[in-house]
Formats: sequence, C-alpha cells, structure tokens
Amino acid sequence: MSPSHQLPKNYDIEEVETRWQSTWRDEENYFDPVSSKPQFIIDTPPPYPTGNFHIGNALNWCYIDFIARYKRMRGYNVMFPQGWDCHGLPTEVKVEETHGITKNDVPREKFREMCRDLTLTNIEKMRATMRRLGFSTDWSHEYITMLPDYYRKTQASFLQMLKAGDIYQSEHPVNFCTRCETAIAFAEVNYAPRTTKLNYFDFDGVEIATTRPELLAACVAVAVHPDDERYRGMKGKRLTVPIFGHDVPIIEDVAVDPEFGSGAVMICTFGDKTDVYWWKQHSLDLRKAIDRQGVMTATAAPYEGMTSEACRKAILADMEESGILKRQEELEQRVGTCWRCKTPIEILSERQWFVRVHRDDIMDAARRVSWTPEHMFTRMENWAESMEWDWCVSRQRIFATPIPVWFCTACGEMVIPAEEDLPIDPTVDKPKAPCPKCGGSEFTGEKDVLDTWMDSSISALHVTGWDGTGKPPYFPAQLRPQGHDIIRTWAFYTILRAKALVGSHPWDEILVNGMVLGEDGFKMSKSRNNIIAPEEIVGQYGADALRQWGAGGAATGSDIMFSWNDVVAASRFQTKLWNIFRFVMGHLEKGADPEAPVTELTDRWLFVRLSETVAEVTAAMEGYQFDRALRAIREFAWNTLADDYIEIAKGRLYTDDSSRDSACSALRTTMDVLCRLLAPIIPHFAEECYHNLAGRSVHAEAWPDFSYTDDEARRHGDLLVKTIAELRRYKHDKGMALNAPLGHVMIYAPEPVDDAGDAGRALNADAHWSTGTPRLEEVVSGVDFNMAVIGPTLRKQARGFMQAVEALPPELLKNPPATVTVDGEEIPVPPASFTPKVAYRVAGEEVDVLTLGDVVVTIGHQP
RNA sequence: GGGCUCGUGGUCUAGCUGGUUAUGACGUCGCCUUGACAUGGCGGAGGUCCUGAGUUCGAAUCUCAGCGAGCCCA
Repeated sequence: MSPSHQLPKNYDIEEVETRWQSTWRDEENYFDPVSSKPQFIIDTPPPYPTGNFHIGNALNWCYIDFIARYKRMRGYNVMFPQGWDCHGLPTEVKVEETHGITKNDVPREKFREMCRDLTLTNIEKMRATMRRLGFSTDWSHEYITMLPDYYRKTQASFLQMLKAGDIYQSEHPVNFCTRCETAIAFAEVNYAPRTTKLNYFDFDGVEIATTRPELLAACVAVAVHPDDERYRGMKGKRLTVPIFGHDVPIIEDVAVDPEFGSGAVMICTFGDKTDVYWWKQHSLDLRKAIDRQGVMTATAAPYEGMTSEACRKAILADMEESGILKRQEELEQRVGTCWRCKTPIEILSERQWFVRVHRDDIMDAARRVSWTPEHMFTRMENWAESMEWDWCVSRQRIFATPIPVWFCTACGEMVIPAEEDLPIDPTVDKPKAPCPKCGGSEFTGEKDVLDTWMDSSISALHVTGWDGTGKPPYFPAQLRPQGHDIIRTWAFYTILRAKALVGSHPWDEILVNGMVLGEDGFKMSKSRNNIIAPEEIVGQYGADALRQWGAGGAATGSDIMFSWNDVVAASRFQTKLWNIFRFVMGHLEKGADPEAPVTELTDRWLFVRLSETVAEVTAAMEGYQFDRALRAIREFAWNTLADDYIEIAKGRLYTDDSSRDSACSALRTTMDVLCRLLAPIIPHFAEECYHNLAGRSVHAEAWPDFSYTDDEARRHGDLLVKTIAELRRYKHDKGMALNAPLGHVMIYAPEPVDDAGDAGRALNADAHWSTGTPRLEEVVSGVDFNMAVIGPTLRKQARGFMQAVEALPPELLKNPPATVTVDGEEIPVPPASFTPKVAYRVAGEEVDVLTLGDVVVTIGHQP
C-alpha cells in the first residue's frame, strides 16, 4: 500500500529543484523601499567575474542566503543585492590572450570595450550557477562596477575625498609590479619563500653583504649599528661605490642588525621597505636604477638596458673579475610578489595618488562593528597597526575607473569636473570651463586609473542608497558577509571609506567565513587537481544537498573541507525526510479532523521535543551557527520524529480510535513547523513538502513561533521511549524480530502513565503500566553519585564522602542516614546526592526483569 | 621572528561559561526485507580527548610550556 496516493515514491531532486526555480519569481525577493518592516541590508561581496562561481563563493552565498531567507521569515525587509567587481588586471590579461594583442595595440576605449564584453559574458555564466543554487538574490539591486551608473559614484567618492584632503598625489616609493607595469598597494603584496645568494664584497674597504647587487648603482649610503665596535668612528665618512664611483656617506641607525651579514648594509633606492625607512629618516639622495619595466636605467650605465636579472649576473661577474667579490652564502628569504601574477615586486619612487590612512579613526569604526567570529577583529587590528604608508590608489592600467582630473597644460593647475558631469574619462572628455588659474584651455587628462578596491570599497554606501553625496538613506547596512582572506582589503578599505565619506561605520555586523579546502585538506588548486565545481555537486545531488554541506560541514567561520560524504549524507537525509513526509501525508489523506486537539501522551511528548527544537534552531540561526541549526533539525527529524515517535505512534494511526486524530494533528503541526525550519537551508525541499501540506509557499510564511510546555508529557514520554528502546534491545538480544509478539509485559513506574496503548502496539505485546511494586526480590548492587550536587557542596570532602557512602550497608543506601562519618567527622548527607543501584531477582514467577533507573519491567515468557 | 586559529575512535566532526556511559557522520561487524523508508531499522566493536606540568574534590574543557598543522603578517 502506498503511504500517500498523491506523492511519488522517490524524491526527484533535479525535477523538484528546477520546477521550483522556474516557479519562484524574482519580485518575491525584492527589497521594499517603502516598507514599514525593519530593514536588513546585506552588503554582499561583489565577486570578480571570472566566469566561474567557485565553491568558495558557493559557501559564502549559502551563508548569505540562509540569513536572507531566515530574516525575511522573521519579518525583516531584506536586501540581498548582487554586485560584480569588474575592473582589474586578470580581465585585461585574458583579453590580451584571447585577442592575441597587448593593451597598447588598440585604442584605450577599444580595449575597455573588449574587457566589458568579456566581463558581461562571464557575469551571465555566474548568474546561471547562482540561480541553480537557489539563492534568493534581489536582482533588482544588482550592480556592475564597470558601468557608468556605478563608477560615477566611485569618481564622486574620489573627488569628495580629494576635496577633503584625504586623497593627495605625491612622489613616494610604492610597490610596483614590473610585469603588470603598475603600482600596487601593500594589501596586494604577497610574500613567497625563495632561496637566494647573499653576496659579500669589498665596498671601498668595508665588507658589505647584499642580496641585490644589481642595485649597487642605486646605493645612497652605507649603514651600521651605532653600538657596533667594528665600525666605531666611521660615521660621516664617505665611501666610493665600486664600479660606479659615486660617493656615499656612512650613517648609523639602530635598525641595522649587526648579526646579519657583515653588520654593514648598503642602502639603495629601493631594495626593500627598510631602505625606504632609512631613506626617509636620514634624508638620503634618490637614485633610480630600475624603471617601470624592470629595466636598468642610465643611472646604472654601463648596465643600462639590461633586465635587473641580467644586470645582477653581469655585476657579480664583474665583481668577481676585479676581485672584490669575496664569498657567497645561500639565504632563505621571503620576497614580496604581486598577488595577481606572482612577479617579485620592486619598490620604485613614483608620482602616485594616495588615500590617507587615519588608523585611529578606522579602528574606532571597526570597534563599533560586531565581529563574528570575534577573533577576526584581531586580524583587522594587526593589519591596521602594521600600515606604514598610505594607500596607493593609482594604477597604470586601462580597464578601471578613470581618475577624474585634468591638468592645465599652461600652468599645471589641477582641474576637476562638477559632480553632475560625472562620470568622465579625462583622456577623452574635456573640462567645461577654462583653467580657473590662468584661463588656459589646453588640458592633459590624468591617465592613471583607480585601484579596483576603490570601486568595491563603496559597496556598503551603494547598497544603502548613496547617490554620491551626503549620508545614504538606508545607511548603515546591517551585515557584511565575507571571507577572512580579504579582511585587510575589502573590510579595511570599506571601513576607511565609510568613515571618510559618511563619518561612521558601514555595517552593524560582519560575519567572516572560512575558506573551502579540497577533500585532501589542502587549498583547492589546479596543480593539486582537487577542485570541485558547484555544478558537479548540483548535477549529482542537487542544490539542497550542497547547501546542507555548507551549513553543516563546519562551524561558521572556520575553514571547511569539501567532502562528498557530507553531500551524500545530506541527500540521504532528504530521502529520509521525504519518506517521513509521504507517511504523514498518507495518514492525513485517509481523513483526520484538522481541528482535533492533541491529547495523547506520545503526541504531547512530540510537541515538547518540537518546541525545544524550535528554540534551539532559532537561537542557532540568530547567532549564524548554521551547523548547530542543521544538527538540531536532523536530530529531531531523524531520531525523535522518525525513529522514536513514528515507531511508537504508528500502531495508533492504523486504528479507527479517536486517539488517531490526536496523532494526525500532532504530525500535521510537526511537519508544518519542520518545513519552516528547513526553508532557509533547503528551500526547494521545504517548498515541495509545504506546498503539498498547506497549498502555499513556505517562503512567504513566518518563522515558526511554536512553544509548548508539558512537564508530565516530557517525563512520561521520555519514560515510554526509554522503556520501548530497552525492550527492543531485549528482543534483539533474544534474537527476536522487532515485531515479534511478546508476552505479558508489566511496566512498573513511579507515576501512573497513560500511553493510550502505544507501548503495547509498538512492542506487539500485552503491555500494562502500573505504579505497584513487582513482587520481586530487590538487591542493592551499588550506588550512583550525583557529582553536580556532591562536588560543589562538599568540595574537598567529596572523595571521602563517596567512600563513606559506598561503605554503607544496602538498606541505608535505600534510606539514607542524615549524616555519615568522614575522617572521624560527622557530615550531613546532601539531599539527592546519590541513588542506590537496584537489581531485581525473580521470586518464583517465570519472568525476565529489566530495570532502567526507577522503572522495572517484567516480561512473561509466553504470550 | 610576531599574531591568530586548531590538534577528540580508521577518516571528518560536536562538545561555548570544568562534573563520572565523550556527540554525530562516513567506514567496519552482527541481526532484521516489521503495513514511510534496505538511500532503511536495531545492536556491537573501535578513543592515551597531541605531549608534559599546573589549578581543582574533579580537566577533552581553565593556565603554562613543548611538539605538530593551517592562515595572516614582518
């Protein structure tokens, strides 16, 4: 017999999920600008449109979607926008590759157009994946940073900060990638280990150790530690630089490490960050030996025109030949590299644009944000404390937001556009008025463009309705979800910009998610061949299974290993739920009074458990602990509902008894609540069930407000479940089938229990409850201590007390004395500090006896 | 070198403010085709809770040190 006449036996994941995805309407997820509900705006991460929505994105978006759906059910006016952070080098590189050109082969605007075309194609691919994962995105709040509507705001934000003095241009050493031919920010520098040679050579009589001999031409001083006896009295002397012949001073500085190399270091402009520090501290000269392409300049003649690599070899060869190279040592070092292309960065002094970093302001704002997990705040703090230079925001690239300024050709005055004229491209557009200083009409547009983080760091302003000035109408956003890998960039810069432009923190809360690792425990990468694409998972097990993996795979915030096991377990859970649901629907279809009250013990017990589950899941969702939420739901559905409740109440459902209606009501309510609890995590499955149950969409329903207390039902129900479990074990141990008939069963409990016959039907036995005492011989076999009472009450005497109690004669264990003797001292026996363990012996009758706590069960041998 | 996180049966994992059968999943072994489900049910085996010291009547849980892993930064 089919349990339900309406529902198919198998849950067809692909069919159900795609059916609902084509049924749901985008409008259902739109933020309502005139709603009276409290707002919940999520400042979602705008991914880089690579064309692949990878599994790390998927995890992040699962979290966001759980929250968005949950908050909607809790009555919030939710905004779940979708941005695309388009600008940047990878797209330029891809375009160059695909078209077989370099950026300078075509006009700038043509190149940008190619980049835009590629980006739009990629966005389309990623949108498709996102839809298949069932995210409740508000597509009416999509933003694309490369389009005029958005980069107009980026330019407006630039001008506002420029006018406020928070942006300035200056010649200053910057990190420079010679392959990308652009300046980059510290946040874009990664450090990679590498083995290099430390070269010792004779520098006009002083031994110097350096890893960068090619920078000899850029040497501007030699530094030693002031306490270093070897160089006592050398300060102020001048040395002649080998090969190049210019003079440099000897200086003293405590930052020199006397233990490293020879204790004397040559300062070049610039070998590393420390050189910049010394250069500033001691007002040294500037000698540029390497240019933007990484090629030696005229300063480095006769090595001019060589790459720095070739120059290094040539200089070392020349040093060796002239006998000044003394020896070389292997050295492990960590070298700064460009995060996009892995090329070692150079530090070049360049005219660039900078954003002022007001560290204390930023940290004040960061402290007003609630961080989950809390320790992620420390990362922000550490990063802010280590910032030494301002944020370099200019880039010498093409596909990016143009810096909207011109310079007067005649007098050099900087001219900026009016806000209403934005967006502009200063290399194409012209100022509308002559130069205010000299009246000149010839201008040069700024060719530099902005760091892409200048685009994405105003996302919080954009989604809260910013139009380029003033305070956004919905500011601040409620939540920023993001990965911990971009705390030093996106989170840091967003706080910086919100503080600078609006004067306050951008969001109330930030939820930081972990990284997804491959099944082997390592970061997913092509070289390890451990990449799993979301499409692969969805194709086999569906979006809901992937979402369950995201919810349950790890505690929110910690890194999560991908595991096919978890996905399979997730899909099995859905199968189990589907069978539960079919079973329930089958019984509801057979007819049941929907208004019938829930009266029977087992049914009321189920409600108690359901009520506890709702409380637990709600608390977990409030704290973004999706793993706890899912675990509580699974535990309830699989163990409490399926294994315990249904197995016990099943027999009653097949009767015509009036108590059947009570069970049907309990099941109807339970399925209703369960669907709502599941809705944020597995929206397709929950929708399919709920529609069959209630004929409406579960996603338009409120979060369940189910609260039920019934102490008696809880006590008696627990007793019933425990007793039946024990009798199942009894049958199992006897080698009986679980549905095999059992003889006369008497359950002696301390309180009268009315189970409506459930125990008898579940056990296929003639079962009766009694408060009497079985006529059995009772034997005290030991004692159970209640440490939660004994520990705090007796402290150091606890051990002695327990020994004293164990020594008591059996009859005193059943009727405890007022005091016991511990170390010769009479101490009072705390109430409820122990209970005797009681065993029962058969007294004449041929019965088996089971004891569980204070319940005794006797089982007759034959029916 | 500094900071952060973590170290629990074969594998992955829960265990937040300390309390005596340490959770679950996968795997494994045995029994059961019971009127929702064999993608199932019931039961079992399997753990020095990384190591050492300390605090405590009591430590997987708190403190310190060590070892190891990952991430971030110098």
